[in-house]
Amino acid sequence: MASSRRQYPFHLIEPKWQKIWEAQQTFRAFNPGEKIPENHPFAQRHGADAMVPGPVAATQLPPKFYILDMFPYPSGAGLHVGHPEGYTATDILARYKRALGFNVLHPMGWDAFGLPAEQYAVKTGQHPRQTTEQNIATFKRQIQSLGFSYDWSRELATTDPDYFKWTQWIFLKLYNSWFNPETNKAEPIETLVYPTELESQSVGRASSRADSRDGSSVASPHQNIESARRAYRDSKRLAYVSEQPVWWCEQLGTVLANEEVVDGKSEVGGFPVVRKPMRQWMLRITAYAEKLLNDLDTIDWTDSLKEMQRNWIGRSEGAEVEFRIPNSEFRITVFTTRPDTLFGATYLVLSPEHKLVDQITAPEQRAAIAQYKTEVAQKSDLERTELAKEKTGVFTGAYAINPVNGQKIPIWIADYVLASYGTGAIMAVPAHDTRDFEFATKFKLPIVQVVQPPDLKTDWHGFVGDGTSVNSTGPEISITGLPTAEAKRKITDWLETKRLGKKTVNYKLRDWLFSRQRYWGEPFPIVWKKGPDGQSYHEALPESALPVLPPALTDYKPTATGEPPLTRAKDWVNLPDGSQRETNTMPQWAGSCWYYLRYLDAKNPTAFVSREAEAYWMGSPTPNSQLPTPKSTPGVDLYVGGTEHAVLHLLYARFWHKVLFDLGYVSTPEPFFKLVNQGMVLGEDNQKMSKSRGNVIPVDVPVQEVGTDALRLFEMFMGPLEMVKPWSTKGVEGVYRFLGRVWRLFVDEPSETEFEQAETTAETQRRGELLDLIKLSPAIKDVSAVPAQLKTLHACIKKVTEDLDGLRFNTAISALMVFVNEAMTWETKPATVLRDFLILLQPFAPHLAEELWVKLNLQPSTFNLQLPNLAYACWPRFDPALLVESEMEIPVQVNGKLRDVIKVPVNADNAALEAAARASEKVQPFIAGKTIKKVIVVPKKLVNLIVV
RNA sequence: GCCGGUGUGGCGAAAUGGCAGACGCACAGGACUUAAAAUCCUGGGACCGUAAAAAGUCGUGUGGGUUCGAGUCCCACCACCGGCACCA
Repeated sequence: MASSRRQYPFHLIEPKWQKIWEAQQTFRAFNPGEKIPENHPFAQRHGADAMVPGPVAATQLPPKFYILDMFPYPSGAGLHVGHPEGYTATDILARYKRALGFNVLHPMGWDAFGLPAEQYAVKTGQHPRQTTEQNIATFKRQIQSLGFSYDWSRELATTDPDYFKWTQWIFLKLYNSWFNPETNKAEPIETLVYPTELESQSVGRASSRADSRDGSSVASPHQNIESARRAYRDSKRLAYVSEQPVWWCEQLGTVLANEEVVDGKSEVGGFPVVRKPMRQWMLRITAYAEKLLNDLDTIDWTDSLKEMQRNWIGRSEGAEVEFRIPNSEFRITVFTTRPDTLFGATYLVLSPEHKLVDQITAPEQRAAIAQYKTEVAQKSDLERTELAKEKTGVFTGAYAINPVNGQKIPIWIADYVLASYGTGAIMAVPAHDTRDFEFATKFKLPIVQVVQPPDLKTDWHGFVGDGTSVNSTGPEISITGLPTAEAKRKITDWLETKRLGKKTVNYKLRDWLFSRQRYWGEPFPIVWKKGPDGQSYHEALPESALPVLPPALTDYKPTATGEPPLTRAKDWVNLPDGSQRETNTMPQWAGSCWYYLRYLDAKNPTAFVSREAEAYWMGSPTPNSQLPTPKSTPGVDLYVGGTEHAVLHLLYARFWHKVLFDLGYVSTPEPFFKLVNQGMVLGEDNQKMSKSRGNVIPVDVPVQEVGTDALRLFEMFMGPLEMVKPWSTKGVEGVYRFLGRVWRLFVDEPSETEFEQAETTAETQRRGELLDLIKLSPAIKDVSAVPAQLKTLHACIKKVTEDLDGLRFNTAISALMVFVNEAMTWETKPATVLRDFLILLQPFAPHLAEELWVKLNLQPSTFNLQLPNLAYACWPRFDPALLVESEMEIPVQVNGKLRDVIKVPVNADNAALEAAARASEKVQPFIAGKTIKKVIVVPKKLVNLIVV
């Protein structure tokens, strides 16, 4: 490949245009309030409105279009050809929308905190910042070599103190807020209403402050009530501290969130993890479960993605039911989604960790219970799931009373009941629950049918569907004969009136474990103090203390006891006033939760984003829009990234956005209006690209060999964006050849030969100028196009426009190919037709298109096209009138089988179509001597003759 | 097990219920060339035919169905990919 002759001088064209774009700041997106330079192509395109002498107002700007990529983690390995797939798609769209007249925001940045740089630091002592900066430089060079139209003036890195200052600031907002169930939104913690016993006007703030300096002083009643108030307040914050068992990974030296643990191993590296109780920061995402679920209906995401989020949130409606224990004060509350099966509850099961287990266990069962609990505790979750095939459990010796029929039923413990879901206890209905059925079968517990399947032939044993209640009559309540839905309603109502239970909604979603025992993350803007009662408590730093920078360290390892590495920085941790800094750091997700907002106003020193910028870029379309199709949407108009972020990043970011919305900092309840997942690019061997398989193709390879435009084109030509598809070196060469054809369509071959000869002798420095030697093909003339040429062009405009609107890049490219194949055969090529073609080509192959655009415009002729910058040239509109044919080809079927294709005038009516079809020679043999029973004529489409 | 997606030539793929395979790759033949590469032209689902054609039959994972007509809609199943997984 490398040895063969170049299809066209992309090696000179591509760097040339990248330099021009950079110098001209071609892709700068202008904010309201900015002054737009008069000579900027954006000002030229948008004319008087945007060329006001002073700062431009939002209403003077065209409608916005915000098109966003998921920003990458800059790894040391650099980019392979899979990375730019999504970036290419968004760039094509960005360029297309720019051509349509939108003010396009298309930014890029770096999700730069993260484990690899820290692990490297542990090994080598090199500061993660240094590693990170090197990696960013590599990534940036590679991404820039692809010619994407990013506005680099908005570049950001989550590791930049000017950025994470605001990550910490948002954390403070979470910390200083609570979720008010009355208003159903987050509010400042000051609006929190305390329970009456904690209401106290007499507690002087000043005095309690003063007292708290002296940790040894005896707590006064004032102080007691103040710390009780504090405890209450802290228990309501959206960011709170909790001592709880977390996943500890020895090798990574950190805790992991539930979602970072896969199959009992760390998602990163696949190391073993164990449960360990630790003090952690949590974010109260569960308060937003309902909104996160419901608002999915308001956004344009794929069904599968929404479904994944729904499953993750895991809403289930049911009832809590209280079971009495005879001769005891204790009550056991269970959660069930099938209250209608209460009559079939033949035993209860508590999770081994349930707090009542020890108190209710009968003396003779104590030893067995204790042993089972030990066994369970020793099992890792991996073992627990692996051994899930066989149910285990132990009888406690205690009994409970079924409230509907007064029956005494045994209480067991078993590890198939999870402590962390619902109430940690269930009523077992073995007849109608698979797990209970298995358990009951194994331990020979009674199985009672209470639901009749709709199909009488269905076996009721283990039937879990809806049906009709049977055997469900007690002394006070009967639901026998009721269909499931109604039975649920009736029994829940009855339980509520009897105060034995209530309707309840449960979620699988858990609060977000937000702290990590790592160095390379945002420090918390939190300090710990000791109260007069000797209890330590946390307090937020003031905004003026931001950013809180991580301290310098020489050793990045966590301490042996699992204390975070920041603990080693004693000077940093201990503050002059005796308080101590929080030593946990935030997880990598923190920075990516809001980066799309920072892009709107990336350099703002006084706010995370200005209100004006936020309103313009995230708000609804501006009213003065004069575009033919103003289709901006609230929020990010299009967000493209991989499925791997389907739940975590996308759920966390939505959560933060909703909090910011509730607190009045952003104007939309959802951040990302439309979201598309690009499919993975596999290696040529159809396997996932990985170093170990040796099938990784770095982007630099095709960029060197066929150029960026060909790479971009092939990324899109491989297949639909959302699909998984294999890379193909041969395929890249195919689109490269296509670009060569485009080149030859435009240029004069003798002048190119001259150029090539000059190039071999010219100094490297001067080679770029040699491009000017290449002249436009003499076949391109300033003549009006003939109808057939216009038809070819407009068919192409139509197809490319419609396909871009539908994100069907592959078929848009094939339409461009069809045009070129056709145009190659023209003896005379009208300049105006080729001009429009270049505008269509520009989003896909911008470097080549710009170069040819210049040649077309510099031609000393009467072309007079007067459009200096292709990137801002108006997108052509197709004229349907030009696509109309005078004749059409109509397939003729006999009994549904194709027998002929006839040509008829385009205005032929049904009768004419039928007549022409009957007259067809090829059709004759199939209808001769037969009766035509029926004739189906689809206007302008087809004729089908039915014979017998 | 549950949820979602995908199955079409040798390969990547395309087709508002109406000519299956656009466009491209690979391949074959031809032109240009001393030759090769590059380029340009032509061909192409399978089968059966034929000197070559034509005509014909079959064909979108499998089996049914709806329809004048199904890659497309419905039912059942199979395979692969992704997600979740004792969530009561």
